[in-house]
Amino acid sequence: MTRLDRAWFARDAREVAVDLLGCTLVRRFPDGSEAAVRIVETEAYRGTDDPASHAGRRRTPRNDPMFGRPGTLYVYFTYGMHYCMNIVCEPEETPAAVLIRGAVPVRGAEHLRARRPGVPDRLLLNGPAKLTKSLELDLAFNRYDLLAANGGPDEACGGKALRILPPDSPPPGYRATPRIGISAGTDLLWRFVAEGF
DNA sequence: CTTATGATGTACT
DNA sequence: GTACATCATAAGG
Repeated sequence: MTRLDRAWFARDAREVAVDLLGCTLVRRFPDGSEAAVRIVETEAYRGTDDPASHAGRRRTPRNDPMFGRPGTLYVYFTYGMHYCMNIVCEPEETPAAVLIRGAVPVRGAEHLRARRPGVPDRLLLNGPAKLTKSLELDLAFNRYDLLAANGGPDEACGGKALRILPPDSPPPGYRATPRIGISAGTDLLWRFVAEGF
């Protein structure tokens, strides 16, 4: 089965975005409980030739994580209240990342619900900021390394706070569309939605 | 199901 | 001042 190593994330963000569909994120919360979710929606962002990317112009303190090591996280705060999670791609110093836009619960859904009181299961992870809220991810995870034995900011409770696993079933089919919520680069079909589960 | 709108902080022109 | 890789809520069909 696929090895999700440094080289795997160092590829073109559009390829990684497609290959992330079906992968599982495993979150260990500060209290030791765990939840697993399957990624079903992603978007690719690149530094060059991408007017919608945070790194489309120049390097700044905010977008600097996009220039980091492949397999680390770029988490940003937006609209005054939301966090979004990206996985950095392409070689270090080449800005690119994949926004995780949607997922479905696989295990431990009760721990996700606990963070979103009153929200139906189907709405827990179907948006980039809903996903970070349900998984309790924020700026503490900016630059977090998914591949290192110890990711960085928050490794209490004797387990890795966030891990990623390859698909346990063969990669699903997908559909490509324009990205959501952008005003430039709408001609690029860099949003990928898993189909056929 | 759909569309419209306010909330709220930071980066950037 | 304006835009922003968004969401919850309210109102209409």
